[in-house]
Formats: sequence, C-alpha cells, structure tokens
Amino acid sequence: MLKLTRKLEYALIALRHMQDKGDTFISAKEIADMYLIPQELLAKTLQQMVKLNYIKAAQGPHGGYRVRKGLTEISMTQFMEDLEGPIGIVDCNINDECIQLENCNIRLPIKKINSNIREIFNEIRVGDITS
Amino acid sequence: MLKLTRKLEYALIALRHMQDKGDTFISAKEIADMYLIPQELLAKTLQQMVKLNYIKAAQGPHGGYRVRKGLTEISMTQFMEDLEGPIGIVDCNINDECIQLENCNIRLPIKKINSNIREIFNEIRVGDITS
DNA sequence: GCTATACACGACTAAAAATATCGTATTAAT
DNA sequence: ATTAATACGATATTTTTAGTCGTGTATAGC
Repeated sequence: MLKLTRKLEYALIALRHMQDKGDTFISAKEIADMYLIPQELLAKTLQQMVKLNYIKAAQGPHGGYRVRKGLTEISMTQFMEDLEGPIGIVDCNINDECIQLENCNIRLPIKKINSNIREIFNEIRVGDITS
Repeated sequence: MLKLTRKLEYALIALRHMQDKGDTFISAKEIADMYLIPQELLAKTLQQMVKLNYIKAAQGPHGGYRVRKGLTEISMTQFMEDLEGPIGIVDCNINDECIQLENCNIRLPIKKINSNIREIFNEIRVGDITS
C-alpha cells in the first residue's frame, strides 16, 4: 500500500549518481554494480528517461548516460507521472469507470486526500533528492 | 503506485454507511449489495475491525455491525496501519533489511517524503471521511 | 576492418501482492 | 428446527510489479 515502484527508486538512485559525476557519461552497468540493481531493468528505465529528455545517452565504448541541465527543477509529481502514469490513491481518481460512482459515499473526501498527496510531490523537486 | 488497498476503501465505505444508520446493526450483505462489494471480502474486513474494537458485531438474524463511539476521532494513519500495516513508500522505511543501505544515495530524502505522507494522514480523522 | 563495449527495444517470464472465493463452524431470532 | 447472520482458516485467482532474454545498432580503439 502506498509504495513507490522500484523503477522510480532506481531512476532516482541513478540520477543522483550521474549528477555526482558531472558531465562524464556513466554506463548502466556501473550504476547497477554499485547499487546492486538488475542491470537490464535499470537500462530500460534509463532508456525511458532518454526519451523523456531527462538524460542524454552516448553509445559505444565509454558511452553511457549523463543528466541534462534543468532536470533538477522538475517536480516529483511530473517525474513520477512521466515514468509511471497518473498518481491516484484510488482508481476513480484516474479514470471514471468505477461501477459505483453514484453510490460511492466516500468519493469526495478521498479525492481531497489525493490532491494533498499530489501537492506534497509538487513541492518537491527532483533535485531535492538527487543533489 | 501509491494506491490505497481495496480493503481500506471497503472499510471506509462500510463505516460511513453504518454511521449513517446510527445504532442499528447492519449486515455485511446489505453493504455489499448496496455498493457492489464482494460480500465475503467485506465480511472479513468487518471482522478485522471488530477485533480492532472499531465496530461491534451481533450474530444471528437481525445481526450485523455497528460503529463504536469515538472511532471518528482516530487518525487515518492509525486506521490504515491497523488494517494494513506500516506505511512506507519504500521498504527501508519499514524494515532495515535492504542489502544496500550503506550505498543508497537517496535514503534520507525519501525518508523525509515518507514522513510528509504520514503527516497528511495524521491530520485526517476517520470521521472526516465517514461523516 | 575487427572486436569489444555500450545503448535500444520488444517479447517474454517470474515473482509478489492484492483480490476474491470456499468450506465449515458458531450464534441467535423466530 | 430453520434461517440468517458472524467467525475464520485455507485456497484460488487476478493483477501488478519486477526481472530476463534475444536481437539489433552505434562507436571507440586497435
């Protein structure tokens, strides 16, 4: 209940590591070895972040990834939703397909809590965690 | 990611419904039918709440459950942790068995976020949702 | 040009967690 | 007695999350 995914953890760990290393390209393997993360899985996550323009990749030997400037200013809400889709503590916060929407007697208060949580993550920058 | 369990949803829906009905005993079946919740599952949740002294049960025909006074003053943190165990957005917030605790470079900031979330739920009473 | 090392990416598999069901026993009102 | 309800452990199913595999492409260094 209320867990972050490993993908997000791995992404943040990787970003922090890369940021520490400045402008040099860091391979997925180096990070995977250092933090005992499954390499293939980390690689996929990094590839996703390349597509999101969070990081830049370089192929070939001495290749790897490095962080793009400005990434640290992104809010955690955006970061999380980019990587994992919308935040919603219950499904009806995400889609409206619940069979009991009209009957539901706790919908509004729950919705409010969901906003509270999103707000927490809105006020945290990626850089607050990775630098 | 970051989802409440159905058990919690069902529990809250049931509590609210029972609270609306005052002192009369309400059967699991009535609630299950009304909100299209699997009856057996709801029943188990209600039984758990009886053990927690959240509600009172009566067996036999015309039996059912009713809410105990004072329940509404309980914080959502306590409610959720009573029903589902400790809140932790990552495992190392719950147990210390992570193989990479020393290496981990994001542990502290994540821990802080976890406190923020617990705090949100600390400031919400069960009664804010169920009445 | 060959080789080694690294990213790219889709398909697949495995494991874990969450959700739901079943079976049997007990209780009490009518 | 019968019926309608809770009690509760065991099991089954489904969904989500996590991890692996295979194949292809790029490029640095020799």
